[in-house]
Amino acid sequence: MQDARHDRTDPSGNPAKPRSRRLPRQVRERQILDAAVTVFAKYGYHEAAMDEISEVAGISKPMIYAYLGAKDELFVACIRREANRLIDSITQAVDADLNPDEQLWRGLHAFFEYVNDNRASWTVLHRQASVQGQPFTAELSEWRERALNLVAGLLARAGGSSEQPVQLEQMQPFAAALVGAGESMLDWWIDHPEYTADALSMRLMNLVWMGFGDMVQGRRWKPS
Amino acid sequence: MQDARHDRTDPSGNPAKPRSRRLPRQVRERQILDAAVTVFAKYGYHEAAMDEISEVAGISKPMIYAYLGAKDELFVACIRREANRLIDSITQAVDADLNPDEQLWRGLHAFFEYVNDNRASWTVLHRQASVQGQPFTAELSEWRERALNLVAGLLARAGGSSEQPVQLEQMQPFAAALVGAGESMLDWWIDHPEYTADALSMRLMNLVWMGFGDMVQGRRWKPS
DNA sequence: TCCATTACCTACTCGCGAGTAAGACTACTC
DNA sequence: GAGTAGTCTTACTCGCGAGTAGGTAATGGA
Repeated sequence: MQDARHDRTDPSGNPAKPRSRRLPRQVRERQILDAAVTVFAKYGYHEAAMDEISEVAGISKPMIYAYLGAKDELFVACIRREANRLIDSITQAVDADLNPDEQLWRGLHAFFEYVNDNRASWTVLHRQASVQGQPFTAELSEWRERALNLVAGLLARAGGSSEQPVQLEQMQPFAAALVGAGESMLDWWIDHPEYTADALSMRLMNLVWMGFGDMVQGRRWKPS
Repeated sequence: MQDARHDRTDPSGNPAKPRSRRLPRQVRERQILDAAVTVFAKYGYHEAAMDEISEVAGISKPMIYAYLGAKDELFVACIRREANRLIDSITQAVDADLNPDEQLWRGLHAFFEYVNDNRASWTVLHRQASVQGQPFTAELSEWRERALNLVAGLLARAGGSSEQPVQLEQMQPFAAALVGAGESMLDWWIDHPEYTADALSMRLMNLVWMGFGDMVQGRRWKPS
């Protein structure tokens, strides 16, 4: 065998279609980011191999470096894009004219639906143990803070009245708890897919709005 | 300089105390596990270097392999030990003769206190993004399930009456949410250490027991 | 038809870190 | 004091994967 590198020819020996169709940079960057999100979600930052990302993206490794920089920069780009997508989804679902509890409910529901439809996206945002001292630590905690403030804002509006507004600051521990509760329920969901996004977000809404004490006595929260 | 290996002599040239005091296996294993928990907590599984663990443990690398096996086995040993410690702490804090809400409160409180006193232990258990396909995935999900069932049991006792017991199964999504809420609050705590374990666990108890709807109307849960 | 630009590739280097080979030292037993 | 079991070390190997050198080939404008 004179040349073992048959990657680009099919078994019949015909020249196969070259995978590179010479696409413009913008398109390639999207493909690379898509692939990176998939692979980072599958393995986590460190197990993810640049070679695999390039393979999934259908492009060679140096292109990634040329377009999006080193591994950590690529990861930051993923976080940035996916965080924006998720936060946009939730923001759009929350109509400021609605009742506060209804707003909270819509937000929760949008969150569960987004994650259901974008597992990889969510996994990248969530499953990255925020180990200290990584180059992307700043980006991760920034996105977390944005999410926290979004929820804290929802809660503040839900908890305060016009004459007695609630400090955003005070809502933060509750917002943290709520976000974490959502995250955990989502993890649990993966092993129990028989539940729907609707059912689970309703359960969470009941837990945080009515409280367990009310729930055991049969009182339930219902959307208006 | 005839021999550059001065590790074991102090600058004065006197023979320093050898760091190896020829300790029995059991003691060494504890030291190694302690060091491993510290280092794994600091960097996460993959960034943690066996060399650093051996250094922190004050023993050479081959000893780790001899006593506790390869890196993943060592990690599993850490998870196992720390999970048992945490679960024991909570279990002991919960007195089955108390009111159900009081039991829940004690459990939460014990959880927050344990984590406050054992940050590294908690970090190892929690911050390990449970990436699929790792050799220790099984161990991580087992510990998670144990924690979940512990909490679900608490909730089931809190929510059911003797004549109408609640299915443990049904409590699981709530238990997941509660555990996650606690975890998240703890993460948030790290950046806001001005709160006490008491104050935060009380807030969480209020959130899950009274619900946000009650809380905004000034109703509070209090320990009996 | 030449040139510049942009897209794209193969085939490397090189360091880091998991895991090991091979043996040294100590302590105890008989 | 010789054998044996257990403790402990130095100094390696070796593969994997991030990142790069040094190109080729298509496109589009003059």
